Amino acid sequence: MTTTSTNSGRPKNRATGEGGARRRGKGSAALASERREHLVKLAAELFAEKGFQATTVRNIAEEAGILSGSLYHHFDSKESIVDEILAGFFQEIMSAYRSVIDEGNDPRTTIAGLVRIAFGTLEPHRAAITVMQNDWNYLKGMERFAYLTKSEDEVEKMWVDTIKAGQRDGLFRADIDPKLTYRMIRDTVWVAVRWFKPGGRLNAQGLAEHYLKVMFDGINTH
Amino acid sequence: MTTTSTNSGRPKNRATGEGGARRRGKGSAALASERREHLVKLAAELFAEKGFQATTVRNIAEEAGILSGSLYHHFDSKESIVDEILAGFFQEIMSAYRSVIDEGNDPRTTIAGLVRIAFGTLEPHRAAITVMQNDWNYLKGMERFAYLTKSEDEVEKMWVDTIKAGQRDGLFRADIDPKLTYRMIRDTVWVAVRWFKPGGRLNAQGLAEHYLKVMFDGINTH
DNA sequence: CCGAGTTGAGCAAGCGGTTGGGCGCACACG
DNA sequence: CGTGTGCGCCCAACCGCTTGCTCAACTCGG
Repeated sequence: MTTTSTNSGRPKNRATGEGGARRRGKGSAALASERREHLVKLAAELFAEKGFQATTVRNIAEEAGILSGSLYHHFDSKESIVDEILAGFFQEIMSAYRSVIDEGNDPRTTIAGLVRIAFGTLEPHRAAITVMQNDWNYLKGMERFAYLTKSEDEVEKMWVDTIKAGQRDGLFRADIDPKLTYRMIRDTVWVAVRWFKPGGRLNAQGLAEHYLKVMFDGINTH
Repeated sequence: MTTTSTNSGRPKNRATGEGGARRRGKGSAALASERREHLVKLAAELFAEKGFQATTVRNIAEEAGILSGSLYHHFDSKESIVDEILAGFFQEIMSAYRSVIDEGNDPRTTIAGLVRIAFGTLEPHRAAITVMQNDWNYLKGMERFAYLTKSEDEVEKMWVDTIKAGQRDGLFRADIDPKLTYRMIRDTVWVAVRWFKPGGRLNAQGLAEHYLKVMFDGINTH
């Protein structure tokens, strides 16, 4: 007879309940503990491999050679780990996008630049992109990750405006839908993360050039 | 003390276990099958919405207005439900692909036909495609779903062979990578399931035509 | 009265998260 | 120089809860 431990009328105040001042002075992050970053990387690999929800804190801990309880000396929840992963990725890519736009080249050059940047993140941010793809629906439903949708909208605006400008300048066909075209490009780039292997036949930049070729001129002979 | 019945080396084959004679005879087969199919559809919607792993058997049962235990009168596991969903989808699309190829048209027409078929499945098989996309990594790791990878390989061969034939005939550019191009097309089509809304501005066939335009001739003006 | 279909209680396992304590290293202090 | 002590890091056990799945007993139309 094992301890069945059936609910003994204990109040169910769990974590985060009262006193939001749990982990005071997260400012110690300034130290940016190496250990912490290492754990984030391990977690990212697992999230990418099995999905965020399917990865348990015990998985992460085991990968790091510690027990799950120890993880909570570094993070206050599983969510905050994935938050760190995604926030870093978004920050980097949006800043890169902006600098391409700010160069003020013609729309075709700008689009090419954006595509190259996107493919360029495939390798260094493989895990973040995979998480973003697989768990987007789940994550965007939480207030904590509202910034994901906001950033996504901002990015969409950059692309769509550039495509429209290209149409005005007569560089891009007028009979394509800018928003639709943006989505196709975006999805095609990110989805490559599923089969792209860094050591393979083609590197990320090779992928980008191949894609630009097809996207700009099609697969037909002319 | 209830019978603990912990697994005593018993094989876990239930329903579908011995003999595929699941729905043999019994005029009720049609009826039972209807109920079963209904449950599969409900489950498919949930899997698509929240992911396979994140959907619980209690979710499915609740959606059907029954209790989780009752589900096991129809299926022997959660896996067998998703199996039914994916197997049906693959069977249908591969048969459709084959008949297009068997028409023996020129490669350009054949590719266009394949693209139209793929987009055509977007609406009727929305849930299956979403599951395939989001949970592919998880599912392909199980022997039970080995046929997924096998079918995928067969499909890839159809597309790649057609693209190569088009290159030989001078219809498609020689400087594109057939395999890479196939993957681009495939990803672009399937990934549309994320934002495609049946009642929206563009139906699936409209999407297909838009994409064929871009894919064949690019977004540049000529 | 048969049996397909359902119920409701329940199991073992595992989940995310919490906690009190202990180890060992760095550094200040006498 | 020894030593005490604060602290980063971690362990082990545990909590309340959910998971996929099981099963004896019940319902009820044919």
